[in-house]
Amino acid sequence: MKDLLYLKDEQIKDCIQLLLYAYRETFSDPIEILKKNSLGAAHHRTLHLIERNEGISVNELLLKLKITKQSLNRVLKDLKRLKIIKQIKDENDTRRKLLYLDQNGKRFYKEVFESQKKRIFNALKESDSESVIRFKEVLKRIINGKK
Amino acid sequence: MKDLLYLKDEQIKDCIQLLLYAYRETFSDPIEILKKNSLGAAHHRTLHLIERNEGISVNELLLKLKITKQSLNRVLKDLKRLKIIKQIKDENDTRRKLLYLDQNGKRFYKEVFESQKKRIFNALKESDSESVIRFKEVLKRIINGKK
DNA sequence: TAAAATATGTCAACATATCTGACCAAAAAT
DNA sequence: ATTTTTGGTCAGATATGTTGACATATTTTA
Repeated sequence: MKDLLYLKDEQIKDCIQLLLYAYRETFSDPIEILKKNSLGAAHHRTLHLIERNEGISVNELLLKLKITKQSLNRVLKDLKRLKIIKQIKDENDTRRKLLYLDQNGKRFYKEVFESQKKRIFNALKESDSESVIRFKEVLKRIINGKK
Repeated sequence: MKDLLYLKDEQIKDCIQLLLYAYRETFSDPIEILKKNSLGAAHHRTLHLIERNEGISVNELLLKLKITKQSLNRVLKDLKRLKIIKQIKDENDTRRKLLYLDQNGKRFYKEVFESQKKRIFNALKESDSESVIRFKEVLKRIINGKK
């Protein structure tokens, strides 16, 4: 039987700490750009999800963000006011309003993304393809695994 | 020259999203345990760092947490009140007060850690040792890399 | 078709966690 | 003796989240 050193508590604490730092650094990079537009981390997370899932409905977005609709609504209101996103009625079910990037959205998202990209890009560049694949696999297992 | 598919924007956006979810899931697991003791995520991050760095000073902790001392102080006050941590003067420099887990600290930290452990443990268990090593390497590059 | 469920939006009050800025005291370094 | 460092505190502001109540339009279901 193997030693399974990498399953020891100290190793797991390491992972938790690395996740904390990696998340924080990655999501603190674009804070200044957001601030210039009086937006915050909540707007960023929402914008990110809309860009990655254009045409997503409010409800689907709520499930991904795991916040209340009241919180989300405040965020959406700001993003709509700034013409970063727009809502278009679903033709098949006009109760649903689907979310898309608006005229300023693509430009603004790009600016935000570029500020985050550098850090990830450099980290992946120094890793080989196999490492990146395994990195993403482990993250997915953490996300989808039951506690 | 290689294709370097894994350096394309879509792949990088994937990584950003995975980091967001992995962090959120990992740090949402112990929220209820914390809440029972009227503590929150801020106390958790602080507790985690003190457990991993017993004898750390307030200033060193501030650098790791990257918050203001006013914010940290409120957190430390709560943790001291609950006898989760204690502060002991540095004998060589009595301005510095070093942070340690107190009588309730080890028990409480363990409870919090166990609730986080399951998710990480299961994810690592399904991965091989090589994957875990590479996973941690990439995280470290993300953390230490310049943006 | 009438009733129930769904999707979205809004108001108000409150909780938490962060920030800025000002100020203070003890101890150490210069 | 003065300056710097370390830690603590007060007050007010901002960002993000919560609960609970309620409203409207639309779709589904009984």
